[in-house]
Amino acid sequence: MTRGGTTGRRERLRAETTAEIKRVALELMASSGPDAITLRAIAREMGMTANAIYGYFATRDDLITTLIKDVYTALADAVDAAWEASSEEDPATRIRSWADAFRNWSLANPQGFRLVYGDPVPGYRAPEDGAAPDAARRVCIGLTALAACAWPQAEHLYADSAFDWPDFDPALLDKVRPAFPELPPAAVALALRIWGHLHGLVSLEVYGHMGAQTVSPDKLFHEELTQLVRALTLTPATGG
Amino acid sequence: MTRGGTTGRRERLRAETTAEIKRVALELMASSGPDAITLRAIAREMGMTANAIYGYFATRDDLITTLIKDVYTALADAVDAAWEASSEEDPATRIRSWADAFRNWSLANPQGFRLVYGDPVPGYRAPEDGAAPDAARRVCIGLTALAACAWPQAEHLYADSAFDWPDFDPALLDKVRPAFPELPPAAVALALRIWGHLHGLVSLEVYGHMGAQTVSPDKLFHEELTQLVRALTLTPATGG
DNA sequence: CACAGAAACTATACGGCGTGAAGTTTCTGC
DNA sequence: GCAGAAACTTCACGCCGTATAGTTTCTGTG
Repeated sequence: MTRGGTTGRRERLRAETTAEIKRVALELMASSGPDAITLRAIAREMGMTANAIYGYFATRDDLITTLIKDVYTALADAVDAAWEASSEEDPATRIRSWADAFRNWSLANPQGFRLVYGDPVPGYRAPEDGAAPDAARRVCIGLTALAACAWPQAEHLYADSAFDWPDFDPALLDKVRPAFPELPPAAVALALRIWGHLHGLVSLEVYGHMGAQTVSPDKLFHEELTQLVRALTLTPATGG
Repeated sequence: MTRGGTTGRRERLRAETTAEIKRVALELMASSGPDAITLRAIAREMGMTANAIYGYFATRDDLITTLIKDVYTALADAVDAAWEASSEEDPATRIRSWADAFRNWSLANPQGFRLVYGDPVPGYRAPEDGAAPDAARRVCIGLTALAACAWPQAEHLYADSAFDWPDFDPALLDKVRPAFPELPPAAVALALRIWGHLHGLVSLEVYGHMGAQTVSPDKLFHEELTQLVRALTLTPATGG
């Protein structure tokens, strides 16, 4: 008979080792950048041989994919939490919360941001459906929620929008439309544009293409959000 | 006596070899991605030994830096040309031209875009003052020119702007203020925000974080520009 | 012309990388 | 106690950047 306790021991050790590999990998990334994630370095840190890791991850890329999944999920948790915590009745503040959470997480985990959104590790190639489809979907839906909550007040700005459903990738719409059945194509376009703005500014900041340029990127991001809610004709949070 | 013709021969051969190294490197990048830029691969392609390249570039990173300089300069040429070719009297069209040139170049040279703005080659570390300070300066000034040409009409939108010169990196201001002495801090902030928008959207497109999401990124980018000139209260190009 | 010296290039080597194959130790369930 | 599985090590291969030393080829001068 296979007693649960006994079988569980191996499994527990295995889970612990798996967790340690990931932890050490993330530490290496945080301290020395994504380049430092090498099987040999991880093994060295753990007092093991590099090949031992193959018992836990089929290839190095599999390990990276798992890391991306973890990190991306943490990001999704952060923005989702900010969204949930904000008042449903104040779209402007809600958008600010989400965007601030996104930026704050990214600045707190710059290496994670690079891992998720950049070319992270030397020769890494993501799997066909993306490294972390679930987390990507969550962020995508969160983003659409921004557009959705602003839409009632902002719709009039896009009366002449020329977007139609065929303009978008069916895979994207499969994610978005079930969650927001009422939303028109123009709102999806708005969501993508907002995504471009936020990702763009944060990316410049994280990659230092701007960090070396602006002393107070905080102010700039805040200004961006102010202009965004103003452009969407939402009640500005500061205005009262 | 050192006759110019004879001395010139070696120099010419040297220049040709240098050019071939760069050409082969760019071909490798275009065909197999930035990862493929290795001294050994270049040498293989040229029927040489990898070490021979050290006669032309001190290190691999020096070669990469030179490539970035070349590619970045080509980008700067493209956007500058679009700017020069557009009418001085129509800010909206001018901004569109610049932005379109930026996007078109980036889509035509996605690997180049990654080389300039992403983590390009595995372990590459850019020199202290950036890989291509000259080209970066040109793009930066071109960008500020966008804000500058929109400023007369857009200034009223930023009357309550809280930006001041100390908010910006002195190095940035050294580039920008001599070229645009009249420009206030709020306009520089606007330029940086526009940069974030454009870079963000193009970056999402180039990296496929959106390529897999939008079937017609063209339309989306166009929409972005329309909203931008509208937000800046410039005469829309289509409106007449 | 010969010849010294510089320039261009090759050969060899080292350490690092991912990873495959084969061997060894340690644990587990009967 | 023992067969077998799981965990891990050893060795090997080919890739990488690059340092050192040696070899070839070109160049200007006598």
